[in-house]
Amino acid sequence: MSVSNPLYIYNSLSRKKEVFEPLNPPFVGLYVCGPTVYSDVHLGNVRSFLTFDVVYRYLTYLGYNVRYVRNITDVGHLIDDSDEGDDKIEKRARLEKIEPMEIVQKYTNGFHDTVTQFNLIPPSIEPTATGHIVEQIEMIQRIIKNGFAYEVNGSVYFDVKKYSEKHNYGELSGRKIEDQLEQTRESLEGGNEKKFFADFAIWKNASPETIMKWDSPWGTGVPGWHLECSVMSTKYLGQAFDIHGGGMDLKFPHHECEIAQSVGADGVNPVKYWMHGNMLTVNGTKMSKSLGNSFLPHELISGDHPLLDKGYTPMTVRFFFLQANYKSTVDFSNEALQAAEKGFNRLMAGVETLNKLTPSEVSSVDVNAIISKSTESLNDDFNTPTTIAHLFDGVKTINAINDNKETINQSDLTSLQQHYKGFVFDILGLVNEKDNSSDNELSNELMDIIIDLRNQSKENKDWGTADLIRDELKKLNISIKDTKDSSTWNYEK
RNA sequence: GGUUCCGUGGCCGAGUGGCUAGGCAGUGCUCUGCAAAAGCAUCUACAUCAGUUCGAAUCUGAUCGGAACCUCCA
Repeated sequence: MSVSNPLYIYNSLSRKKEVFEPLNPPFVGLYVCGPTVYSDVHLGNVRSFLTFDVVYRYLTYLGYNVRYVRNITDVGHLIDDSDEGDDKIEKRARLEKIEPMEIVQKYTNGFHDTVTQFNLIPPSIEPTATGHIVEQIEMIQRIIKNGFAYEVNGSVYFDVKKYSEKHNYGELSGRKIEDQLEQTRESLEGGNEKKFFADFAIWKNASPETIMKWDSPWGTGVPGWHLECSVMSTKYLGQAFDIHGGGMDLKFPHHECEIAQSVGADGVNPVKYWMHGNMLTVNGTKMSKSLGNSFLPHELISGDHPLLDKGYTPMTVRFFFLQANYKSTVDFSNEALQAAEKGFNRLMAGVETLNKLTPSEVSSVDVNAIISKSTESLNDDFNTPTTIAHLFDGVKTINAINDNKETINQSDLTSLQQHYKGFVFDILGLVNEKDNSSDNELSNELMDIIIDLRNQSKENKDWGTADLIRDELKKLNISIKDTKDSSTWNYEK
C-alpha cells in the first residue's frame, strides 16, 4: 500500500472519513457483531455480514494480518430490552419443544450454510457467549469494582448516571442522556429494579424454570447481551482494537453499551474505527423478522416468495448489494435484481474475455487508469459501487481489444488480468456461476454431437432441421446461441 | 418529541463547487439464414423556494416528503 494512496474509513464515532492507520501494523483486529441464533438469518442479515466480508477481504488483500472475530450470540439476548422477559433462545426452544442448545446448533448450522452460499469467508475466531461466561463474570466484577455497576436482587446493572459523571455515554449515537431525562419518570414507575432508565443489565437473575443459567457471585443467572461483545473482543483483540462493525441498528444501545462496559471495566476506549452498515429495505421499510417482510435465502434462490417474480442466484444478490454503498439503505425490488443479474453477467463475460485476449507488441490502452481508479474507489471507504463502475469501464476497454479496435502488450495484459482477478474474485468475492458446462461429462459430449449435427444442417442450408433442433432443445431449457463460426449452449435450471 | 440520515434521469445507484459515473431498460447500429446472445453508440437528472459564489446536484437557510434509531432485530 502506497502512502500516496491511503485507505479511508468512515468512522461512525467521528462521523468523518479518516485515514486507516492500524494500532499495531501489520496486525489488524476486526470485530463484527454476529447473529443471535434463535431463528433463520434473512437477507438483511446477510447484507450486513457481506459488508464486513469485503472489509476483511480488502484488508487482507492489502497485506494486513487481520484477525477477524465474529461472535455467535447463544444466550443472554432477551425478548425486549427493558431487561425483562424471556431469553430469545429459550423461548424458541419452548416453542419447538427442544433443548436451547439444539436451537443454537440448528440455527448456527443454518447461518453457516447461508453465509457460505454467498461466499463469505469464515472469521478467524467465532466465539460464543456461552463459552465465555467466566470472562463475563470477571468483567462484571471489574465494572463493579470501578463503581460503575450495582447489584439488585441477584441482577447487576450498569450505572449509566455514574458513568456519565466522568465519561460520555452517548458519544457514538449522539445521544445526550440529559435530554432524555423526562422519559425517566414513566420508565421508572412500575417496580423497575434500575436506578435510572438508561441503566442496562450486565447480569440478570434467572428464574428457577430457566434452563440455561450459570452460578455467579450474585446468584444463578445469565449475562447481559451487550456484555459478550465487550468480553470477547477484549479477549481476542485486546482492550483496544482497530475496527468494530455491525448493523446501523446496533449503534444504540448495543454498541454504546459496549463502549461504556469497556471503559467502565478497563478504562480504555475499545475501538478506533466504528463501522455501521445500513439496512436492507423492502418497499422503503426495513427488512425485519418482526415486520414479516423478510426474505430467507432459499426463498430468494427459488423465487418462492410473493414479492419475487423469479429466483436469483446468490452471486446476483451479492453483486446487487455491492452496487450500493454499505452506508446507504438498499431497497429490494425485482427490477433492481434483474438489472443486477444482467450487469453481473456482463462483468463475468468481460473477465472471461480478458483471460482470452491475445497480446500485441504495444498497448494503445491505459491500463493503469483502470487499475488506479478502481483502487482509489475501494480506498474511499470501500466504495464498491464506484469500484464496479470503473471495472465496467475496463470491460469496455477489454471488448475493444477483443474486437481489435485497441491493442494491449503482454505486461499490461498480465497486470490487468491480475487486477481483475484480485478485485472481482478476491476482494468483491464474486464467483462465476456460469461455469456449469462441465457439470456432466456425458451431457457435454452429447451436446457436442447434437451441435455438430445441427451445424451440418446449417452448412447444407437445411434451416428446417437446424431450427427444429434449436426449438426442441429450448423445450428442455437448453438454449443455443450461434456465434460467427460455432454455437454455444446453456442449460438453465 | 429527541438523535442520525436521505430525497439524482423510466428503474437501481455513484458523485461535495466548474470537467462523461456505472448498471438495467429504451432507441439506433454492427454481427447474423432466421432467432437469440453479444458488441458499439445514444436520449431523459439532480424534491421545492431563497441565499452565498464568476459558477452549485455539490455550500447556507427554510419548506415539503421519506427512513433508521430512541423497546429486540444486521
